[in-house]
Amino acid sequence: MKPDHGIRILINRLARIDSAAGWAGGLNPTQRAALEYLSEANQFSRSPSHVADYLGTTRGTMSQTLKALVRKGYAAEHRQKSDQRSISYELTEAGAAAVTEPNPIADAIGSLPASVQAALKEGLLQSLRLALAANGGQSFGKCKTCAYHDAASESGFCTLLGLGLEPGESDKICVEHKEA
Amino acid sequence: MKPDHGIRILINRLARIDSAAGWAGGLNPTQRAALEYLSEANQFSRSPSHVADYLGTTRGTMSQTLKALVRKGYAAEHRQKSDQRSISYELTEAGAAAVTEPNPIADAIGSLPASVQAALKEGLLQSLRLALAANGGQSFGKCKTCAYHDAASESGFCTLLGLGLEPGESDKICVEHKEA
DNA sequence: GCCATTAGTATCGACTCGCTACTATATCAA
DNA sequence: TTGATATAGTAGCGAGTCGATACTAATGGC
Repeated sequence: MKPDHGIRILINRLARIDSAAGWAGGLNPTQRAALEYLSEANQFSRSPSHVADYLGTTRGTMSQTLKALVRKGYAAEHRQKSDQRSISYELTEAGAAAVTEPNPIADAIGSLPASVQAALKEGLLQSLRLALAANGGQSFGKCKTCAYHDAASESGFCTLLGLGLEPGESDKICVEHKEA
Repeated sequence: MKPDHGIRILINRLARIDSAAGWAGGLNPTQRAALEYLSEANQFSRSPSHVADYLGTTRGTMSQTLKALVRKGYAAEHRQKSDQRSISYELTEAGAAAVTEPNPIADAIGSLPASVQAALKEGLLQSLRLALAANGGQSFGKCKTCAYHDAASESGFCTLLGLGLEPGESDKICVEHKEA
């Protein structure tokens, strides 16, 4: 039987229309998506490999994209002490400002009834979970919903890495995330 | 206030993951999206301009993309008699086959409960309508839901163009569509 | 017949994309 | 300790999208 591509095509079309609006500030849509991920990810999850996994592209492409962001002043490289091979990118002030800019698609969605928004988000999340499971991908959830998260200490503690979290970091995305 | 980009980012991420799977058969994701549109649009709606409007890109880019599809044997050009400037593209057999191929994201969505799928589709459609209205874009609906559609005759009649429709065409997308 | 409009295209520079090949660091085992 | 192997990041290739601009050709109004 012919598969029903209807919803998939709707998602792609919305993303495409959003892309057309994503060229603001000298950025292109991919660079903007990477920037948005960096703003949501914790310090252990901001390497080229991680961003590539999250966005479904390759290390090579993402390496170039991140270097472009640095060149444009939206991000900065930061070599890790623990593993000299890996690099953690972080947003500059300009980068942090760019991700909060208004956006027509976000506005359109925001003006929908709350119940419709909730149903939409739930449907998208379930689709994403299934798609990632089929791909063998990671969940990329937030620390506070993670099985390794210990909320007892001051600003949270990661029992997997044996490290304390920075303030506010329990609300960030982590590559090691495992649903509690 | 900082806008909530959550749902927008989910949509983009799903589209991005889908894109990675969209390289099958020597096509790239954009070429596939154009092919999918051509398979759903009626004979008056398959020009470079129309596909560009539908997918939110420019005539120049879409012109190149459609020529690539012809070069690869998935589509064919067809000059209109009425207006010698415009071109209508149509799918070849290979093109028609390519749009029915299975797809991991479509499968994931298809395996969700019917109620979740319905809510998802409804939320996406409402978002799309608002986004298009904000952009001044067309609705691109199907003939059978159009104010100009007269279902009395054999296979439908377009009262705007004053033309009879081909069999099955009332289920196709039209640029001139106006919600009844 | 003139002129503004429209449809399609060619070309430019920047960039993504998958891919392959390479370097440097890290890890593990004999 | 010394390989052997895996991992992180990158450079470079060819194809092609993308916005932008500048063109040609056909159309339609006046």
